Amino acid sequence: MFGFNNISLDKKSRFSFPAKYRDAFVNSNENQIVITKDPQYPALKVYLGSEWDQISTKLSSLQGLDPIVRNLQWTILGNASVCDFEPTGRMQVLISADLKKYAQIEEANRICLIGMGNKFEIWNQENWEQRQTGGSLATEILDIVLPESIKDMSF
Amino acid sequence: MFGFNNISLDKKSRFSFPAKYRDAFVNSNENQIVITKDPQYPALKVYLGSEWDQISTKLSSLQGLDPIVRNLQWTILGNASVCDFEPTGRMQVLISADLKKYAQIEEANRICLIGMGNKFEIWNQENWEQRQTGGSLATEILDIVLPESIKDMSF
DNA sequence: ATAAAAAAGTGTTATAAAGTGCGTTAAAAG
DNA sequence: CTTTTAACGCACTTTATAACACTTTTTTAT
Repeated sequence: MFGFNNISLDKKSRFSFPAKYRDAFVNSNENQIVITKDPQYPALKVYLGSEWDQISTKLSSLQGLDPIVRNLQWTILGNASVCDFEPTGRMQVLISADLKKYAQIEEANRICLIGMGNKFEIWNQENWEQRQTGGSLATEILDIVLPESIKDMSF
Repeated sequence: MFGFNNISLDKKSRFSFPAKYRDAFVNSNENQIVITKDPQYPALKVYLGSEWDQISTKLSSLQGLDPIVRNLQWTILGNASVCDFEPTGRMQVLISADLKKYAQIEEANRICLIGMGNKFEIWNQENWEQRQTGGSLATEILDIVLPESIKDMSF
């Protein structure tokens, strides 16, 4: 599940996944999607249910006394929105007001949905373009130093 | 699969692979082709499905908190367009509007398709000629310093 | 606390645009 | 001259999106 998509949100902040991903969803038998905050950028991450189960299990089992771990737990686990998802239907997903705000897509009705293989990212269009053309964003955090316990995690 | 080809796009931005490559495609039993951005030049890369599976699996497993890795993931994975491909048929492939824009072939209906063995490149004709005669292009990026984790990767 | 009103969320339909398939013509190769 | 290939045009199918109606939840006022 790869590639760039420029997608519109309806008045109620729903979007539907492009039909080209249907087969992949149906084949992997996914019936949940999880949207949460990206820990570095003003963007959202979209995980398949099965992927989310792994990531969330791993993350929540870590020692939360480490401030970096605690921050990641807050950001990723504490903002996750689980959506029921019908791969055979319209594949529609609602983005909550909080998440919209975080990704700076409050007023816009267009988003960029970027397929990264086993997950997607959602970006405000201007931010995405700026980021892709070499600019950096006010809210990005690049110096996250991971503790040994999760250096091999990819999320 | 080598060599230079000057090819036309139809009104819907499709091109077909030259017939001389048919046997190679049929023999390797490929039924998917992936087009994505070249991370250095305003050009596109075309991978066979099997080749893409390897590259994408490796790339998406890397730790995305590293900004250089993340950028490569965005560029290569985030812009990949997977096309079903019939080696016994017309071998037609669609180029999305975004990719056309990136390779600066928005208006042109002619492209250069260059066979590089296990992959192809797609160039705007003027850019290709300029690049081949020693000129450099405004948008090229030559100073990518790869992290250890992917120094051995070729894409 | 209850009813009314507003907001939020869900589902359906219609339509324009994008994508696909295939036959025909023109050009190139053998 | 015959065969193969590339380019073009057209019809059909699929997809995205906006508009609308309906249900559920939350808020507000009495």
